[in-house]
Amino acid sequence: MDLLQGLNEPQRAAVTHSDGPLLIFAGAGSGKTRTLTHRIAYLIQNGVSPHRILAVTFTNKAAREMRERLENLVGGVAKRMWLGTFHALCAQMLRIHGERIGLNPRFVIFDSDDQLRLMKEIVKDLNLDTQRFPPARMLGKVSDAKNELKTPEILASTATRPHERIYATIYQNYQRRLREQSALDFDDLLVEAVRLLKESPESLEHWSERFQHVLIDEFQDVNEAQFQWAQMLASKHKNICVVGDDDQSIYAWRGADIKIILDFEKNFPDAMVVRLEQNYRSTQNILDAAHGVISHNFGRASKQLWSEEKGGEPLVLHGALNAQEEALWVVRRIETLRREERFSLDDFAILCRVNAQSRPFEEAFLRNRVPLRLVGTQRFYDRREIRDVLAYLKFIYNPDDAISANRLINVPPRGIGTATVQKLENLAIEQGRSLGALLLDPETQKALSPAVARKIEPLQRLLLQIFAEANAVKTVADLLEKVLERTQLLDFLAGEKDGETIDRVANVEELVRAAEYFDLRMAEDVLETGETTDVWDESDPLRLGLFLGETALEGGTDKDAESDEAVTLMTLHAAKGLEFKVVFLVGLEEGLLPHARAIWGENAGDEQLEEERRLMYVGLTRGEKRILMSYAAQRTMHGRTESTQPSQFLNEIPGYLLQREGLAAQIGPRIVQNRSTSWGGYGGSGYGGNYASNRANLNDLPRPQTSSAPSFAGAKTEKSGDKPPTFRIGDKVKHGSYGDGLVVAASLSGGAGEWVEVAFLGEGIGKKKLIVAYANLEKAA
DNA sequence: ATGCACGTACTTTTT
DNA sequence: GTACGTGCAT
Repeated sequence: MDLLQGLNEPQRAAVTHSDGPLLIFAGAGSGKTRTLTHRIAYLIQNGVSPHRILAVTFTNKAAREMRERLENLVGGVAKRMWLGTFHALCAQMLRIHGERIGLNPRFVIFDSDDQLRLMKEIVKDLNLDTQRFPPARMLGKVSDAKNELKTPEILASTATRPHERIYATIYQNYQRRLREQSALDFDDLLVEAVRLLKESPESLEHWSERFQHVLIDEFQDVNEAQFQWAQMLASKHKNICVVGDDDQSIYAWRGADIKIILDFEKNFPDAMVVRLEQNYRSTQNILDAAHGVISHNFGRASKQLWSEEKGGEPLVLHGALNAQEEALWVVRRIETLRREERFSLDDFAILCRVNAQSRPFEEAFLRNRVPLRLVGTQRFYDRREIRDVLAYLKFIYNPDDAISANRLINVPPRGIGTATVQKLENLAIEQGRSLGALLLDPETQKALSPAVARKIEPLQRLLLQIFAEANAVKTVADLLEKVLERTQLLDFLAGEKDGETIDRVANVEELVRAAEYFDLRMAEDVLETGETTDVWDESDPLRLGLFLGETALEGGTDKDAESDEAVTLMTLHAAKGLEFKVVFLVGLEEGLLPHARAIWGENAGDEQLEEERRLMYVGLTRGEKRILMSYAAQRTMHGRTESTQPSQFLNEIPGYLLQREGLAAQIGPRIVQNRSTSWGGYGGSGYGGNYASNRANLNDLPRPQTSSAPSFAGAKTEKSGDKPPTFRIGDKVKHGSYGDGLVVAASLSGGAGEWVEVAFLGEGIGKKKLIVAYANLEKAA
């Protein structure tokens, strides 16, 4: 099979590059996955054993898709590759070698719900005010630290402000509690995998020797931990191939660091760089609009998409009165487009910034009887009833898991409330054992008051019975059925009267099916490898653990993803990587896109604004044939109706590409005169919008009382720990080719470090944005 | 211990 | 508007 057939020049170069680091800038719609899969197939065709290839993605979906496409190219041998998400692959490595760094191989993975429960306990135990230290935000702090591979000790030693010390203490306690129950959270999977490679030379030797080729997808989204992990795995053979697009980096809030892709050539000086700029998806008009927007970002790797598909329809911009009218307009437009241009409902996508925008669309589509499919709203495995059942399985797998023990202790309700639980926990601390160990020990009852003992007695019997039966069970599905039977959880759910009963029962049944499917896959693996083991036999803890790992790491099946023809509604984040013939970008307003937090939130700054712009770019580049955009002049949020301004990004689309409708047609060529008046707060004019060094950790200060009027009290103070800016607003500067100028905006926060905007004095030069590190710029006297 | 009612605060995106 | 947390009554 000729793997090079149908590939363009740069794609071929990427596929055939033999040894050494390779960086592929793959613009939207440039055939990225095709290039990556063909490269892997090409490696295999040229004698590299699939067993020695590691391919990493961010999402399970991407991993599945890649595997599928690879199997089409090279057949079943693709199964022998290590291909999966960062988290899944790290978990796998830790199951195999984790003991070398002191991890219990039966560790459970805490997902976000477990994490939050644990964090709530920590904050409470430390007697901290949950208003000033909201558990969810504390989790974010911990996650940030982990993404940068900072231990609690490091955080403590670098803490200067009282708040920071508290964060470090919280992190420390959180981490201790995790380890006490042999639990790892999502971030731990990466952190510990890195630690394994650093602290166990044999492990590093083993894995880095094994992986002749390491390939990473969506490289613009990696964080420090992920990067180090990949780098170490590739340290032996130096064959690290990364694919990404800095313009589509939209996960900075999750620790993704765009600098890692931008600095790749610095880290690997001998890297070959390939740019995929030919776009096979969109019309040139769409690409021009997208380029108009994204080119307002800087510190980006320079590139521009082009298409052989010249021209195309203009982009439509509609101004609606409010969100209801906006939704109605979308429905009508879809109906006419379908009639006139014979599109299928599956060809349409509505992309929004936040899930909260979906309601008016659901209503409008329902009323007009147009099927609408919502994607990615709630993860299947996150549903309460599913988590209740899973708590039992997790507890069976690892009785030290106190969060699961706590969860199942009174589900279904058996009269054990906080008071009783408190007594048990005290006893656990007294005896230095876990809550689970107490629950499973018949002796425990003797140590309790008769009243408490009577309460937990039935629970204890139930658990012991389930544990005894679990030993005899052969599959995860059987175990699950046993748990359901003994706990009568289904009866409990069926008896609840909150309107969701039917869904809940159906969901649990769906979980049983997921388990059956898992067992089936396991059985197939056994056929291939010749190994057999019982589900949760001590000799192989991997089976049940593997299933639980999947429930934590995979969202679960999108229930109606592949149902009948329907229009798709999802967030811009969820849309990355997808394409649709017709894309509606809705809610294009200041405050929504760009999101309020990026313009007038506590940490607002250019970094955030640029990420919002990339979101807009991602949205635009999803469209193949048509882009239709809309905004509402009034929008109700938090129960309050406010008038809004159209998004500033609309100004960045060349006017000749736009066809205006509704309010947008009445207003005239320029849409936004003044960026941010209608929200109150500061008037936008004085700051020129670009001054971002007010990031002086405003998040560490008490929150301002009003959410709409941010306090700029700290705006002029520099964050103490940061390196000082070279240039400040008002500085006179001299540039190598542009001559003298005045700094009008400055920030330390661009993708490529410090940048300034300079108004040059010379005729016809005007204002330029410059990256300090690259520009030939110096201070003038 | 449980359930209800009220008040409050909150809202981005998710592996 | 909703979801959650708190406080009260059963």
